[in-house]
Amino acid sequence: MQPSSEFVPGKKLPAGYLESQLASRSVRITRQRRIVLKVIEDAERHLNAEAILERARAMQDGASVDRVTVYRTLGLLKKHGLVDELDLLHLRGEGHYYEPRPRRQHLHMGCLGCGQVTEFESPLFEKMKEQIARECDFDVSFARVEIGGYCASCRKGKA
Amino acid sequence: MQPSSEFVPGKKLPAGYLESQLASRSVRITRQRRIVLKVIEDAERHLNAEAILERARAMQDGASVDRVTVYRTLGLLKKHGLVDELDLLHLRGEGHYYEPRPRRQHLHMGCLGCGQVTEFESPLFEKMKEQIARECDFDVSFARVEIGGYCASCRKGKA
DNA sequence: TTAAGTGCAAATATTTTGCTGTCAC
DNA sequence: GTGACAGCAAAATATTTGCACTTAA
Repeated sequence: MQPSSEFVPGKKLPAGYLESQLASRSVRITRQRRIVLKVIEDAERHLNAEAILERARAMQDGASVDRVTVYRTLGLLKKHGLVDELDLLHLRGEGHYYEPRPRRQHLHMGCLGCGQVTEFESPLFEKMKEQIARECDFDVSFARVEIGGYCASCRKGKA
Repeated sequence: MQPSSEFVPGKKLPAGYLESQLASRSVRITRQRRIVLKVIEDAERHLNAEAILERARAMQDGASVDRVTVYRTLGLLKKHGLVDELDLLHLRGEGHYYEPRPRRQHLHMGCLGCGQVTEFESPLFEKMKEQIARECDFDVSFARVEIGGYCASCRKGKA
């Protein structure tokens, strides 16, 4: 069984989710932030700051968006625990990639051959977190799993 | 049960392990590389490039070590799969932290309160990797787990 | 001997900060 | 109206590259 093709970060999010989350925390919603939030929610793959900036500028609801504003908005979302910052095994460079947090936790598999990142949800992952909480007396807020290896097509290509 | 205090990256490595691994792959061993490898093996906690450089220079077996040489040696080790590059949830900055790879795989827990990083080994983690290999037809080379949350002392401090 | 490695300087990539003018509420 | 925000420029941080000299095998 193949994993579910390419990751679709925002597919289960209600429209305007991030914006309403921020608004409910009395965070001011500016035109620029609205654009950046929408870009992150609508992303069909993990985006880094550069990609978010490009898409925000392409969107152009009338407002321009500066690179610094992207970083500051990402910082805001991180502070409120609304996005996860991922490294995806540095398969695509040294920067960070972002995805909205409130989804069910999942792990990322990065193929060292083709660079494709796919996702997987596992009940064992949940159990593992419970075990850690219990045995280590550690209050788990979030968990990231990044797995490196080779996908089926790359293995076949090599053989 | 508390986790095993601070992580001790090199404690189970035979002395000169990295050097012999590289030598067996016909990689040239220079004075500088020997120093850097020893620093990584002997580390009692995760080190970043800066910390490796400092320790290498403090060691001073007669040879000086340049920052660039540290990065190039780390690149070499990564290429040969002999170290893992970690981000430790960016709890201590944007850079990377390194640990020798050949040890049993484990996960990292970072406390969002005090920043301490501890380790944990879990059979569930091994099972999870097996499940992924089976269900996703993915050949797992390595896996990283980073968990954020609050350790017991920080929770008590807050209460 | 000589291909590979080192150090220095400079470049690149990514992210943060200071400051001034602007806008959401 | 005002405190928070945006944009620009510059700084800070982390890492890589070009090139002449040095060294391990």
